[in-house]
Amino acid sequence: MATIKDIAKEVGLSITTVSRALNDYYDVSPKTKKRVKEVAEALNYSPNHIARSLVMKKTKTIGLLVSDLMREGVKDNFTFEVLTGINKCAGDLGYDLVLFSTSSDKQKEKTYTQLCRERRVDGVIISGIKTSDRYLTEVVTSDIPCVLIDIPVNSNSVGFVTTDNVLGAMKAVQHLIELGHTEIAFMNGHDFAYVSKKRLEGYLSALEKAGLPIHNEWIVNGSFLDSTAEKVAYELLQNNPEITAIFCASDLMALGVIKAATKLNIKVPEDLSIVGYDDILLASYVTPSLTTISQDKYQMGYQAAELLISMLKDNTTPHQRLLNTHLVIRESTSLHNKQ
Amino acid sequence: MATIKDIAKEVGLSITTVSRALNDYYDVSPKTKKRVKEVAEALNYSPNHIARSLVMKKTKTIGLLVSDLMREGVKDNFTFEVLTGINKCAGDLGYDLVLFSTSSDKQKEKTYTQLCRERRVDGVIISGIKTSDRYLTEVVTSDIPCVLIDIPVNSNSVGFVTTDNVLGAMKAVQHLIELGHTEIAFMNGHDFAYVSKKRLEGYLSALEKAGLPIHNEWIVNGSFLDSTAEKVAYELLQNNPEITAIFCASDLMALGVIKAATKLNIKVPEDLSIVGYDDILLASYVTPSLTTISQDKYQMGYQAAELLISMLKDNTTPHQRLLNTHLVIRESTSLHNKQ
DNA sequence: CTGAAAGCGCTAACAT
DNA sequence: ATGTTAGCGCTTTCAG
Repeated sequence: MATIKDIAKEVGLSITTVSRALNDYYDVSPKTKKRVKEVAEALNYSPNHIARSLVMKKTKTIGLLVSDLMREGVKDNFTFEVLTGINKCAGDLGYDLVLFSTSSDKQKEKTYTQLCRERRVDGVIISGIKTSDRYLTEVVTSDIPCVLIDIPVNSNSVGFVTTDNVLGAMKAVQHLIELGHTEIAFMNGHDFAYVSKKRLEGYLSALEKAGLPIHNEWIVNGSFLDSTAEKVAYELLQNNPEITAIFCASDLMALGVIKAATKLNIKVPEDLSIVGYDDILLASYVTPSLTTISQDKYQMGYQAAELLISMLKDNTTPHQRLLNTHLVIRESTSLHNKQ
Repeated sequence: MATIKDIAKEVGLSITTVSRALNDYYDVSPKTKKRVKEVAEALNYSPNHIARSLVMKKTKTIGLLVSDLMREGVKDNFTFEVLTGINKCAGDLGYDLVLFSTSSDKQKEKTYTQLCRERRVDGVIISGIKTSDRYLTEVVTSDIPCVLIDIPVNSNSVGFVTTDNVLGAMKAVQHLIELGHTEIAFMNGHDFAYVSKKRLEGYLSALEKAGLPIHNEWIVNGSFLDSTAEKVAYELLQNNPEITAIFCASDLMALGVIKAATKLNIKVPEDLSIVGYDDILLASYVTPSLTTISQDKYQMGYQAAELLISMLKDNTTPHQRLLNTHLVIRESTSLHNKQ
């Protein structure tokens, strides 16, 4: 494998000059540049990123830390779409993306900081961790540049991108209210998710604005899982037949709720309207297709990468980005059936 | 950031000894090892992978080259599941995974080989490229260790993992035949896919075995896209009402075929049985749910990584792995309705 | 068991 | 415009 040394020998110049020629420095004569580049080509030279990184102390690499790239994440390919966006932006801006797999067993032996420092990534993007995760506290205390997805931490070295979850939830509930629903339950995720808090806020605020009473028993947690949501919804619907609509904090849970409804012989949307959240791929394919709050996951990833890289270059810009959501009306909601 | 030099100074030993202590060499006294490790810990030392890679000429990193991690791939999260498997195995075996985004524009300026050599990956896994892709020829001629997903190239430096596509297709068609179908069409992918060739082989062979005639007009290409498949199927079904079953080379296309059938007022599975291929997430969620040939995508990724890493260590093992598929019977197939 | 010295491929002062 | 020198942090002969 040819190195700049080989090129230097070939053209009869010092390696310094070769290095500078290759990197288009201003103080190298065009002639030399041309010769050097020709020889480089002829020798089939590829620069050694490793060597460069070592001396420059920059790897042009960002890490992606996902709590569960593994199995479960496959269902809602939320993570995947985010990853796709990150990857694109990183590529556009000349950065490499390396995946950190945090298998739970490894999590114990290696700290977040160690992980990042060993691999010498310039910065990290973290997605899909709970607010209770031990990594989170580490992030804030470490000084590794970092962007979080959907967790609002803002310090000198860490920023975040998220969507307006309060507004998103409000849109969902308001849609139901406009359809004439007044008995609206809420299937939330879990207490360790920032988005859950915000979506609850939106749910409550929408009801309040409409002058609707709040039933605390109608606010339940489905852990963001379809199976859990199904179980919880089954109970909820069985005990509270007056409910005519449910807003779910994720599409996956909405799917679970539909299953529960089906089992109870409750028709969606005739007897029960359901709004999901996320607009995952499944949402448009299932029957009935899901009315939902759509977030642009690809864009979240793209923005996260862009934010991180901008932080790497110049740490003065604001460290947060807020994305919009929009309501997508499909088949799982309909006008309230006054009997 | 502490280096072994700092440790050396602290413990009053040479950096050589420190390096060997840290790496558990046999010729360092247990006492020294202990002291060194303690100091390392105290100094919050993290080894510099970059520096190590430079001298060892091994990065312990594998690259993943996907033709389209981008947008389209989101629908069938085939790639994602493969990625998940690769990531897990790489993690298990102490390798990092870096993503190569081959945006089509970049594809022109950088060759496959350059890409790999610059980043100094030890090996590469390539997924989702067509047999016509220019990368493919490069792979074979380059000597970079490489494992292909679903493309059978076998040389000293390249291997592959795939499933038994002939057998898979046969299982699908035989299932239809057992249900009493005799007029069975085939929606294939495109001519540049290895799997398409194999699945066609299986389709033909199953018909032949059953003594069923082959209609060449009933073998069509849907480009692995639901939209294309829908269009093509619409024509096919309209012009050949005698068809009672269609085997599709991918679930996504099966979805398209169902749409076409619905538009033509053909009921699935009552009037038309459909078998897909892949068993993507959607398959079990759509209505009617898809009977399909399931391949373990996670496992394909895992095996690919394992194969690659084994090739890196010891190039004597066979360079290919064949995985099984199995038939999953759901709602899109039923007994042929003899009228 | 430990250390001195060389070097991986590259960049960056600081000359010239 | 080009060359000299030093060094990034680590491993690895080769000598004690």
